[in-house]
Amino acid sequence: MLFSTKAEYGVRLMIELGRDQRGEPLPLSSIAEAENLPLSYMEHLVARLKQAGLVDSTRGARGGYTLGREPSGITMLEVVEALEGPIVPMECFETEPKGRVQCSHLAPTDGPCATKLLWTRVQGGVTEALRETTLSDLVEFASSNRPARQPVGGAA
Amino acid sequence: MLFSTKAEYGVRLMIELGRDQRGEPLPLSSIAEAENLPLSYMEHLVARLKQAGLVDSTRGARGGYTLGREPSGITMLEVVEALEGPIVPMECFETEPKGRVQCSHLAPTDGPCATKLLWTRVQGGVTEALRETTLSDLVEFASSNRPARQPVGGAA
DNA sequence: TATTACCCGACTGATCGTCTAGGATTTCCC
DNA sequence: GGGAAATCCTAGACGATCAGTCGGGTAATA
Repeated sequence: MLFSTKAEYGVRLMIELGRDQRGEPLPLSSIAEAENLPLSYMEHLVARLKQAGLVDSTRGARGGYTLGREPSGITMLEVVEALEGPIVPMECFETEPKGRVQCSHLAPTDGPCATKLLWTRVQGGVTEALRETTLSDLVEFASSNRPARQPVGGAA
Repeated sequence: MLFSTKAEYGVRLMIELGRDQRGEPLPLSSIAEAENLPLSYMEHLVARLKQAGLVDSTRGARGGYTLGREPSGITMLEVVEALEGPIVPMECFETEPKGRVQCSHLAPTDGPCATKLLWTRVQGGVTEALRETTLSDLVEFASSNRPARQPVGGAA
């Protein structure tokens, strides 16, 4: 399993927010109910999304969450990294500024590490796929089949 | 962490086998020593590689392991899948024969699942990177810096 | 027959993922 | 002002997996 349910639930949460066209904060309980996910677990996830600036919150009655930005400006790379932490394929893999291929269990004099070449390619494949997919892509895909929350007096 | 050390150690093991040009079985103990990895743990990993047909074993004195095929014909996708199991990005992600985008927690009538669209792209990115990299690529990379085991009376 | 090396299963400590419990705080509405 | 609705925050329970160990096999060679 590359990712845990943190990513799955969190992305679902973001999609649900993106589908909401009402312009008012959407309470987490209504998202949890719609997606049939445990509310108290979602609270942890949405906290990470908020810390990353991907959602805004308004407290109190009639409060809830809204997207922090336009869906088209939110990449899945940001979302998944906010939920799961930085995407590194392997324990010993440290992202170095200069993109050097160097492994943490070898001494610097030992030269480049062959496996790190592989993990670098894997990381590239994942991050590219995540970066190319925006929230609006997924919202569009989801809404093409199931009705979204309508602005006010939405049609049944 | 996308992968565990099973993949890291196992790939290192395969590279070590690929670098061996002597034509004789290479005992696991000598790989473990060269890579500074726990021998008894490696035994579990090499068992998986053998089961996948990626290595052959010869028992007894002067025994050891050899590659099951030419390094250029071994992709890292095979190696990593043999070690880690099938590459699925998410719990609910089931590879379906027709590549349908269907999620396991939705009823079939619920229509396509938006997150599965994302995970499909991620899976594609990973498997592509792994499939494009062959063992010979890594062996070549490793040997370009550090000397490999030579056929017989190899130069110092 | 002694040594080498592969083979196999059980076991353990540590970490992580998933989820719950309980309470504190903020805000709206009457 | 008071109650209800909601976010926020901390502390865990619980199981699964990971990383590694250990002890005892089996096969082949010298």
